[in-house]
Amino acid sequence: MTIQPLHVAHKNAVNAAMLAGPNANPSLANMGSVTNFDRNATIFHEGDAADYSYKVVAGAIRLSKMMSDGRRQVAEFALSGDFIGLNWLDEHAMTAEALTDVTLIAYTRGRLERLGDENQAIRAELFSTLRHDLWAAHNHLVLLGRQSALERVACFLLEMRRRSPNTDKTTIAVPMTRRDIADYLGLTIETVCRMLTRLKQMGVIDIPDRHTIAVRNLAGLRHAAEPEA
Amino acid sequence: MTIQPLHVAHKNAVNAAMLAGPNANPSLANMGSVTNFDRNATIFHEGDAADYSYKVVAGAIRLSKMMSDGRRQVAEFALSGDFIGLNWLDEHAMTAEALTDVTLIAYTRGRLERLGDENQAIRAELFSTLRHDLWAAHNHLVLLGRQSALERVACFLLEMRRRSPNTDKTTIAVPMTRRDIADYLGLTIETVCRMLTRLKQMGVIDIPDRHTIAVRNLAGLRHAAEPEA
DNA sequence: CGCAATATTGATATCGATCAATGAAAGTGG
DNA sequence: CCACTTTCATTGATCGATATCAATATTGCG
Repeated sequence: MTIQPLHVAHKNAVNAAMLAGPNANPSLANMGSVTNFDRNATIFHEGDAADYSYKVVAGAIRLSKMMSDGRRQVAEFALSGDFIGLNWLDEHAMTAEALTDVTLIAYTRGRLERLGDENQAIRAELFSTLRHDLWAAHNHLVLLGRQSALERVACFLLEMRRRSPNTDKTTIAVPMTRRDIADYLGLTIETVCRMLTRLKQMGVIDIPDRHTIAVRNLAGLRHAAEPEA
Repeated sequence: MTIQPLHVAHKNAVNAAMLAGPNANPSLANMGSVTNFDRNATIFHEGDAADYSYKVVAGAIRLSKMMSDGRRQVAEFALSGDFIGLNWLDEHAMTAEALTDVTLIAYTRGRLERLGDENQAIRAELFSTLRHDLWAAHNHLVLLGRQSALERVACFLLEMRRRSPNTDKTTIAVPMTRRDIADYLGLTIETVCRMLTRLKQMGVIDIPDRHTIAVRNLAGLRHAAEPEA
């Protein structure tokens, strides 16, 4: 139905174990093939046959659904360590696009199902991933259904901060555009901008550049995210 | 933290197989204990240890999350055949309350995990349930993030219609209150009422009583739910 | 350098929330 | 079964948060 952008994938003959290092667990990490996608590439598209699932090794991915008239809802931003495309039914329920150049480990669906049947640890990892995704989706429902614009933006920043692998939690990397953030939060670009400006004027954050937020007052940010009863 | 209403559970010594009938599959349906809850009873509460999961045999259940200041988001209405409380992490992530008198089959978490490890069919059923819940949550995200009030209400009616076990699809049973619907759709009671009135004035539905909607023009309802691009 | 995409800020419009009043149904206790 | 109370639902009037429309500013890229 929709024209699909060209995939720019460089599938290497490198086994994923090479990335996992010598002390890796006997887990999923070393049983797929490494794949790279350029920034803006489509990894899979809503409606595609769900032949592959992926684990993100590096980079960031946008998972979204589109309505027939073009309205878009971003369900999730997948970062390093996250699984995507695991919630197959017959076809992928959403579109995955690379926000930055990304490195993934690709697993065929059949392989993953077999591994899950045979190995208790892997099975537990798959269950755990699905449960975590469900937990995240349910929190997202509360955000979209019941939180104000300022709360949504503050929550988003805290979520990005929490998920950041950096030990330095005073700056938050924001690889996505304002449009992506807006579509994640159920707002418009302009409202996202205004709320960021507001947080800045409140002395809670600084915005050194578009893709970086500096936290100046964490308690203030937390308060903006969920004012107590 | 919150005072929890008294549970009114009548756990019978009846094995679930008695409900499943003689031709039941060797599936989950016959491996738990039957439990009843009265209308308005709390089945489990957000934060409770996730010791049990349940399959709904009869009745309807509201699954919701509450913010500290009382704002509520309903994530799901569970109807006959649905699983609830499967997405444990350590504790239940939401509160389950009976909308009507309900009959459930209760499974201990440990039992369910063991069954899932031992039996491929049950394992597949558990995976399938989690994937379905995730699919539903993602559709719900689009609804909350990007749809208008009229679209939300129309979608809700179509969802209830789709899930209805009745062969007669001209009337839709709506066991929940307007407040429940509003909290599911991220709206206020008043807006839900107004949109129902609007659909009625459009000749799309009738409202014979609070808990019943008659569909007079299905195509019209579908159009209200998602106007084409 | 210059163009296109992205971000910010301002002015105004709109949808849905809030406030308010009434009506209808469902409990509850006599 | 009825009177009384409470909860739930509907409708109207008004308000306000966020969307929309519009104008610039900034960034990134060929």
